[in-house]
Amino acid sequence: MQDGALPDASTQVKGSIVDIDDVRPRPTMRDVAALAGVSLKTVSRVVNAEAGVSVELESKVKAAALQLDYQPNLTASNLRRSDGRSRSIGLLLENVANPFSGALHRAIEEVARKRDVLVLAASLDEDEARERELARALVSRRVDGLIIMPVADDQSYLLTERRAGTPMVFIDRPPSHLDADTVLAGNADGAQAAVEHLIEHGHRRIAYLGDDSWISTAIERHEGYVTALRTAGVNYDPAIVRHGLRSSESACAALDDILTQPNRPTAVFASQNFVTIGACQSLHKLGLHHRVALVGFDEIATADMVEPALTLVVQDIEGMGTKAAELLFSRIDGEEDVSQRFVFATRLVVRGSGEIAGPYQLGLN
Amino acid sequence: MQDGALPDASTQVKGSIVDIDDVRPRPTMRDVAALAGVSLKTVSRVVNAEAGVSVELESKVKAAALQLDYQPNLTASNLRRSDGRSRSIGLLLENVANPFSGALHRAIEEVARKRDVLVLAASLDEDEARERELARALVSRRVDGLIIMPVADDQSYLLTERRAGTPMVFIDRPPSHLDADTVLAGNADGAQAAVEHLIEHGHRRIAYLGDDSWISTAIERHEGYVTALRTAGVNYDPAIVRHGLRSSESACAALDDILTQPNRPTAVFASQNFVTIGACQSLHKLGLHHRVALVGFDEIATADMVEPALTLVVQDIEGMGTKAAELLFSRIDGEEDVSQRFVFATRLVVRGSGEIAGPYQLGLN
DNA sequence: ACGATCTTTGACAACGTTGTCAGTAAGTTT
DNA sequence: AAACTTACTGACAACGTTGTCAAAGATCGT
Repeated sequence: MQDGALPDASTQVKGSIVDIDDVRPRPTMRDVAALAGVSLKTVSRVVNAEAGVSVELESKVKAAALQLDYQPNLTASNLRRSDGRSRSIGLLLENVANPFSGALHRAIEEVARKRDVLVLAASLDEDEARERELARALVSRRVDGLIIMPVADDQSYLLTERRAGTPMVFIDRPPSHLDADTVLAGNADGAQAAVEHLIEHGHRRIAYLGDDSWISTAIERHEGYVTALRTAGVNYDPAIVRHGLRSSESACAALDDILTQPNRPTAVFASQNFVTIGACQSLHKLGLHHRVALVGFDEIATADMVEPALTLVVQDIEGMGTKAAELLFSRIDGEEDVSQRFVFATRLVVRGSGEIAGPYQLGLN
Repeated sequence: MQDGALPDASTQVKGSIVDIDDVRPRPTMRDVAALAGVSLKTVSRVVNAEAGVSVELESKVKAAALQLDYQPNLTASNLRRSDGRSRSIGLLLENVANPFSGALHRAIEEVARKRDVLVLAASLDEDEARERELARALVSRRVDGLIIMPVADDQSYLLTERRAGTPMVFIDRPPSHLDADTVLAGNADGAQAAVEHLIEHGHRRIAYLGDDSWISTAIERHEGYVTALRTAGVNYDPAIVRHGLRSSESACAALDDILTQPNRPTAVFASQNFVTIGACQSLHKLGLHHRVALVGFDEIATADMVEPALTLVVQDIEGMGTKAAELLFSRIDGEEDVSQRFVFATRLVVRGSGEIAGPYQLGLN
């Protein structure tokens, strides 16, 4: 919603006056040392809980730090420390507002939290230039590692960084021209299972609604669709295959178009959550939601409440995020084994929309 | 989903060997200066696009930087610079995986992006201790500002930081014992409008399903509910009011309970997205989704596809996030006006579930 | 041709912290 | 009692960068 779309939607209220006059610079270790009457180094030792400080001085320093509300400057610490750890990692996602990205983010945050590491997250919006810019911005901030859901078809721009020893893990999509740990979902298998499920329920004319055709996950899911059709001896008809659907609106329009043509499909496979939503809207609009079967890829929070409830291929997002973070931290801890690739199996969750019978019923279901 | 829940769900594949032997430390300005045959300061000037460098030296430096793939160390820069800007801000949300938080995050990122500022986001999970820990962690990293969706009932722990000049903006919920810019939604008004809408459609026995009763937004929404009832002269019956619902499961169970009691309500107001989902599930389960009206607070992506489509009170999340970020950056830019409070109006989106007629039909609708 | 001004350049200190190392005081061994 | 160890403490340099300032060279006006 645009700011202008809701004129006067926000009411402004002035608050009380800020006491700017009392502005006081942040205390440093030097201030704490002076107040406690000890050296800088002793404060450093206490702050970092190093051994070899008498209880007497330790309590003096702690009292001084408390009195000044001293907060160590991790920026300076990071600069000086030999390990050079910033205790933050970078996370490049498709879009932090997307439920898939959000769930990944959360799983990664959970692992990072246990190690007092913060997460710098940013959205790439399928923009290659943005991927490079943001990777650079993160590297400039000397993050301890990167987890990237890549967009570009070439990650060689990270080579210098890789050589400098920055750990990096790729998630959801593999890197190109760069060797690094990778965590993926079994996209082809999941899509194949979905389409086979539809075929088992008597469908042979199954539409495919897909994301941009250059995205690796979209390619794999399309491959799964093709494999399932071929295995069942079903013809591939480009007339009921659409790529490049990036929003529920475009997916809805695409399916509207497909369903209003002659020889319409009896089932639909939607390769991504927004696309599934759009497809579902189209079916509802055309009143076909109880006649045309639908299986989608990616979980949807309200799948149960839709009429009919949505049969979906779900990914183990939490597992993937957790694994990616664990891989990253093991690298940060110095693990130097060859790079690894993990493929997480998907799961078909049967809820109704995918079990609408098609015209080619087999003996049993 | 737990890792253990899907045994053998991930397939591991070993990748090619990493060329660890070629590990090369990151080049510094010193390296660039040496290669270009100029002083450190000249490189600094070129990197920061400062005036007063001859084109000749400038191109030499640029060539050297390119050759080494030099990336400036923003950590060191930040430490030395007089303005002390880290070009990153901290964002404390309820849960980055929550759609509301995700949308806020995205709106804030969008504003930050234009200024080359990155966002450190973290989840509080309604945990007060976590709010303090994370605020401290962000402050330690010297973020340029904080945007906080607070949990604790006392933000005075930020007072020192506030005095040190760190800009901070509170969002969704106001701060306590601390004066700062705040961006809120009109929770009471929105809830009141929702309940009035139900009353207009002939309902007088309206259940309330709410979040934890100490959360300010939950309090305000409950107030709106109470106000609407009182204005219409309807009795408040604690038997059909539930607080502390934090998941769709608990909301579903709560409504199950309410609906299976004698004298059941003819309409339901759900104060939050998860609660709405749970309420909807309950209605579906009991087969009452066409008999009992439902209005929820917060938008739900698939509201259209639910049977019946969900009538919801929606917030201008993008507007709120954008405003919060703009406020923060104006403070970062030095704006020292008194602190401000913005209240964003909500909007009732009518889709069906809230228009199921109740027994007390008025003359017209 | 002279000083005055401007432009370009770099030496040096500093940001807030930690690593290194030397120094002191006390206790322990021979 | 001398030599040795141990425990504690702090002076100093360093991390990679930028702010300050002075020096050197070029340009200008008279």
